[in-house]
Amino acid sequence: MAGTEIVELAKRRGFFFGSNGAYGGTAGFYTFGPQGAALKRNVEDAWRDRFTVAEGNQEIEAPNIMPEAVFEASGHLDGFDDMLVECGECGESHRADHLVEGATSIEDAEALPGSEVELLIRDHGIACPSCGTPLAGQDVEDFNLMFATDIGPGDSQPGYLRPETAQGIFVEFPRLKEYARGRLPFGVTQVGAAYRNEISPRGGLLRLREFTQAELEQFIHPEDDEPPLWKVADVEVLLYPADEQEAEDGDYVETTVGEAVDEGVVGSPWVGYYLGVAQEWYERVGVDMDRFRFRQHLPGERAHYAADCWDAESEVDGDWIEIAGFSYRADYDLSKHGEYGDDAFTVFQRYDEPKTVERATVDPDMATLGPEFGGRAAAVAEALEDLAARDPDAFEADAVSVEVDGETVTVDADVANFSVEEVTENGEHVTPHVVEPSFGVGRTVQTLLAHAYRVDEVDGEERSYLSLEPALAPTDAAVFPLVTNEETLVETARSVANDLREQGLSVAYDDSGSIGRRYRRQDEVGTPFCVTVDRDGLEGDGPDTVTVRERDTAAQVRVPVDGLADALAPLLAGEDSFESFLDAYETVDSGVETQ
RNA sequence: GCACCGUUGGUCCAGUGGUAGGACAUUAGCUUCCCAAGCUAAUAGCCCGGGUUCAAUUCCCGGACGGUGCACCA
Repeated sequence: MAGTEIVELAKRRGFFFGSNGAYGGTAGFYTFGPQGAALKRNVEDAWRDRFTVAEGNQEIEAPNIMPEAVFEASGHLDGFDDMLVECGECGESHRADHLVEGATSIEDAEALPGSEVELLIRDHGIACPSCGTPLAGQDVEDFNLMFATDIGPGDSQPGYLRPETAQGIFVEFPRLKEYARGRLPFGVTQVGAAYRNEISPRGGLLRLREFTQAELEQFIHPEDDEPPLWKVADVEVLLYPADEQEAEDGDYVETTVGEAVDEGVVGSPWVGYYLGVAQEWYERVGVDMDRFRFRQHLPGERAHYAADCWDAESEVDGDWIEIAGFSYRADYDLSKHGEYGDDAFTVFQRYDEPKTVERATVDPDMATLGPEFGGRAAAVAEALEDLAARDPDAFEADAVSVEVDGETVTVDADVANFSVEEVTENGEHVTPHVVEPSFGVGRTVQTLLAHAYRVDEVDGEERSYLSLEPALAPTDAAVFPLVTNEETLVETARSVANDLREQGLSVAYDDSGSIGRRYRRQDEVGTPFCVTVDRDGLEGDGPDTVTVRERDTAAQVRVPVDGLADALAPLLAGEDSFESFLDAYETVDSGVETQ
């Protein structure tokens, strides 16, 4: 199984491993070793290049801990709760809200308090689905997936570690829109850790309690803004829509982004646009596109905020794993924060031409309403305003009636001070909609390792190597003296390594063991180029040369030391391939066969 | 959270009621002008707690961690 080999390689070579081993380990937490941290950082940088810089977006960095109020508004305090009930007989745990929904006509049992759910379980005689024992009398326990903490000492306020980086962007929207000078559309990105106290972390990097997300929140005008779909219209994608998943003989849909949007397979052009951008990005960073698809969420699968959602999935070790989600979150988040928070989570959109509209208004005489209705006066005034907007004609009568707290209240029309005014509207306050491409960085790293892992034969010996894209590889180049019994070679190799480092390359130096062993070490961590200093390169009339060996083919060319970093730069950036080295330089016949 | 299985050098494994052995890797030296070669030496391990026992890495109980299944899962 490739999976176990990758896990073994990851531990042995320093990509990732379970954290806190000295204390028995902690489930759900992984540490990235030197290779893994470098690879992960390169993934993040590549993501930034594409989703922040190339899209003209802004990146922010918000705190990991946020106060309770944020998550009351976002819905995570309720929506992230699982109601569990444990069977007293067989010990099996079940989702209490799901059981209630199955046995009653209640559709959203999750919104009910636990005590009520306990009563419903008793009254409807709901039994354990596993063993049939009635569950009456069992406690319904809330399990919230958020890590709770206290902010400050003493009478501190409750806080939570963010379950997604997105909220850090949403809560700062009132300020972020200022930085965007109030113009839609604009996008804000964030790369950082998110935390979920998973019931059962599994599968290495796949489900962790602390993980890294790279998220883009694209804020758009709900009607007016169109994505630059033409940029990715021809990008070919493999889609797995919800209806195909539910069909008996469901199949993939091979299409282009443009067609998928035209035909409504992907409902939102914005989601379609980012599927296209993501497809190209994944391909560029080295995901095997034969093991990649976009799968639409089934209706019951969607998060509490998502109107439509597609996942990017990659096949790792025979399983499809979710590596990114593309949600159309509509105005859910901003509306919620607008409702719960103090600031304006809207953008003022100026009309092309100011509009003159007639607006019915009231200016209730509070000196009359106050004595008459006491504490309810304000509510009466508000009801009158609502009525004016809804049904101006009502004010033509001598008296108007409105409902306040379920009671009908009648006031003189005079008191309402009804009038119709002509007002000039220069624009309107719009709550933007949000399109959210959200990437799992660790899962992307895992995918890259799984898809880059190769086994072949070099010179009749089996070798394993990581065929990572040079731009993503943890190390740019390794430098060796061919042999160590000649001081000149060692010294030169050290100085070549230093020179390359000074010019910004990430370089490994190794003079231990045979040359073949050193090549294999680098192959195994995916270093794309090995630079070897040999006697042939230092002797002779011309300038000093070294050999440069390409990882996947083990092919070698002889390259002048002078300007080596510049020569390697386009290859490391992924802008050129080793082919051009083979053309430009003398090849070295090492007599090595790869297959 | 439940069930089953597992946990022995850095990695992968063998083994035992009297504190352990291999392979690979690593380090040092010799050798070596291009692909895990060879020779010599060195470093390094029984997941944690409790129990039974003269003695526990081994048996029992509990826990942690991992794998698989169930459940759950933006």
